[in-house]
Amino acid sequence: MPATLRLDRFLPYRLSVASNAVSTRISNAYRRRFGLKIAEWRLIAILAEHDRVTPARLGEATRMDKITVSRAAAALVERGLVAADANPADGRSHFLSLTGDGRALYAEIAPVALAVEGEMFDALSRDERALLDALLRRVEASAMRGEQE
Amino acid sequence: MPATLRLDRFLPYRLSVASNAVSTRISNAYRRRFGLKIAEWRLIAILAEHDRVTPARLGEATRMDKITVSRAAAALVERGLVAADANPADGRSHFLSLTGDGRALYAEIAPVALAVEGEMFDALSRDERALLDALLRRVEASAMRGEQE
DNA sequence: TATTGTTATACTCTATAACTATA
DNA sequence: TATAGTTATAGAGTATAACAATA
Repeated sequence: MPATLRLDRFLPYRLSVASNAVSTRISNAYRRRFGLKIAEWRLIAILAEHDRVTPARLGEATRMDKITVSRAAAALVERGLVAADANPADGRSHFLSLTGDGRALYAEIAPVALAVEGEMFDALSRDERALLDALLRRVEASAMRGEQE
Repeated sequence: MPATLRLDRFLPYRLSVASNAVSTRISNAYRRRFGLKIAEWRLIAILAEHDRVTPARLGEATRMDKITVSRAAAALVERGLVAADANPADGRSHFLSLTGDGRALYAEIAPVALAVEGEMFDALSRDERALLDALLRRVEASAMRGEQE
């Protein structure tokens, strides 16, 4: 690392700028085409992979806090894309699942998500994408480890 | 890229999660120790590198829009960290510079910024950091190219 | 007319705290 | 008492539009 500070070479800055550029584009695509916010899209993605998931587990899987999960889930239930079933083992919680409409919407979104990702990351080879994924996971783990400071 | 979508392997998701973890930690560090928001910190960093910069050029250098620059600059002027001089060549614009207090604060922040960056990215070797920097720049360029869609 | 910068406004995202209902 | 989830509120980030002053 440089001993002197230059914003242009400061990794937190580079990470933030790249992430904002990608997030802005993704969020425009989802909102315009499907009326979904990113938090809502993430819940749908997890529910398409694993059915009957509690809000707590959705929070772990999406790295979002319980407030964000609660609001996103309420919006999806309101739209009829997600249904809530009682959890017999714990009356405080419940299971969330995609409805038929939710599955149909997911079937529309998934190809769009992959296409948009493809456009944005097509400057990178398959190996470079895997490398970026691995580097980002290590940075994330390292940043979270010291988060309480 | 996988033909099927898995949130956990979706690069925009990985990028967002890593960036949020880093940004949260950095923003806590700056706010608690120096009372600065990230936008304000970025202006200080650029003004420490280049003196007498117009708001428009600050916006280019920090990748922030003119509204964000304007508000951050106003806050720094209010605190006496930044001074504005008339621009003889264009009365609509002005030059911003760090004051003595601004330079003194920068001298305190810079080592802290480098130390926090060091902690968060110490899981990566010097080469890996350079690689991450380069990959992020390419992703950014690629994401911005299609932003108008 | 076009451009630099400010102000007004609003929407999203995130975080803290208070609350409810169950355990 | 502790936990799962909701609601209330506010701070921060970002975007659009309207505006003032100057080119």
